Amino acid sequence: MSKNINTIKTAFPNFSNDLINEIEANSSFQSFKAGDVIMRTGQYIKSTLLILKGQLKIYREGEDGEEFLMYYLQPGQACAISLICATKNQTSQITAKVVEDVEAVTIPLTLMDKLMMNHRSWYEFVIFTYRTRFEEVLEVIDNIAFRAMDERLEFYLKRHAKACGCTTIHLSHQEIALELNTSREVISRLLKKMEQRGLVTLNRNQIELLM
Amino acid sequence: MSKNINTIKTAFPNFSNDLINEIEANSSFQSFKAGDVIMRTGQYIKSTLLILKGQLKIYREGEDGEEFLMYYLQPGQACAISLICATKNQTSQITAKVVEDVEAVTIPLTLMDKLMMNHRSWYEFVIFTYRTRFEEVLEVIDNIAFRAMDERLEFYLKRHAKACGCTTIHLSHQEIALELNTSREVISRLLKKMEQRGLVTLNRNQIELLM
DNA sequence: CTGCTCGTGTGACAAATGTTACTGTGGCTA
DNA sequence: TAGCCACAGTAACATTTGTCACACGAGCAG
Repeated sequence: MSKNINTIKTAFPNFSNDLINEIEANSSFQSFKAGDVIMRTGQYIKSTLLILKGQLKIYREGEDGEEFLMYYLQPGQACAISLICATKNQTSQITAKVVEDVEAVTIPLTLMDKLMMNHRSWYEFVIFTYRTRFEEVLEVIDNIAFRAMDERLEFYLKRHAKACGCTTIHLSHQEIALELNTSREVISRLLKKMEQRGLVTLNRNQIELLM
Repeated sequence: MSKNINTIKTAFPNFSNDLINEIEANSSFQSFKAGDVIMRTGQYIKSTLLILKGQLKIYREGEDGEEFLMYYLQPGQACAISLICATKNQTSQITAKVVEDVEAVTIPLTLMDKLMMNHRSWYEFVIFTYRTRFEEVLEVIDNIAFRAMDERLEFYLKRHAKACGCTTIHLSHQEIALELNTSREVISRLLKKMEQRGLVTLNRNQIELLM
């Protein structure tokens, strides 16, 4: 096995060897730097990305350039939107931005149907991806539909901590405000209250979660 | 062809005859009355519904029983959630309520994989359903994330009119308030403003769209 | 050190939305 | 007819969130 095949196998342990070989033979490896925008709203989708390393965030853009975080993509995952949109010449409904330097496999959309038909493990992966992302998006809807900003902030912090696997969050209040589509002052205010309730410790560019 | 097969063919013109025969042989027809709740949050999904007639609404429930409308299901459609969740013994994340008396085909989840593998037209239907529902949900997110209640109300009214194919909406302010997760007074207020702007005409239990 | 930028804290106020309370009106039924 | 109920209108007020203005301190560049 080549190094690349091993990398795929590690990130996607459920893929059959056949599947990995076919992917390996028909796709390319790509790297992206933190801050890169891989996919933009309105852009045509020509391929699907399998994430091997790093982290992406997927968000929805408002008309005036507001951002709204939907979910993070990590190694072993793929963008649900691209898995499906890719089948018909569709434009992207979301924006994908690199959070930590990413290494990924690019699968051309022309291969998608073939993989789907010939590889059970690919089919299961697609279905699983769709289901989990749909659930995640439903949870996002819950948050904005039913919860006030203080709860949404708590949820956001926890999710972020989970995504990076640590309890210290290195984000400015401004960045958080952007992702929750509110203003810095509101976040400052709410974080202060959380600090008073003993839920967090605040420092410059750093929030320590105590929950 | 039996009457039922004809009905399926009419509502789902893209289904191949083979596919329809297989569905016909392995599934049952069911009717539901307006007001029935077909699927509840937390319930196990044991089958998928293909809608032949009538109308369903799919919504998300909050912890305190709030409702939040996601989309309508109409003839020729199926619940995206059930198409996917059905593959693994999953519980429903949403609630489905009958708006107009429904006739539907119930497909047991055990059949799903087989249909997916053997029928191209089923595969395409599932992918199409997923994609369009995901897009619809993204639009819903846009609305609650980026727009104020007045715009959301306009969007809601237009969508409702589109769903029933007419410009007169027979809903009380209270019902609208529930689906947008706000209070009746707010809806009354906003509708009054819309009337003053000449966008609607208001009558008891009736809103006439002029846009 | 000085001056600058960035991130943060905070008060004052505006706007949107949620809540409470009360009114009126149409239609139904006893 | 009287009484009841669902629906709608609206005023007054509370709460949440957004906006503006300004101050402070850490850290960096000159």
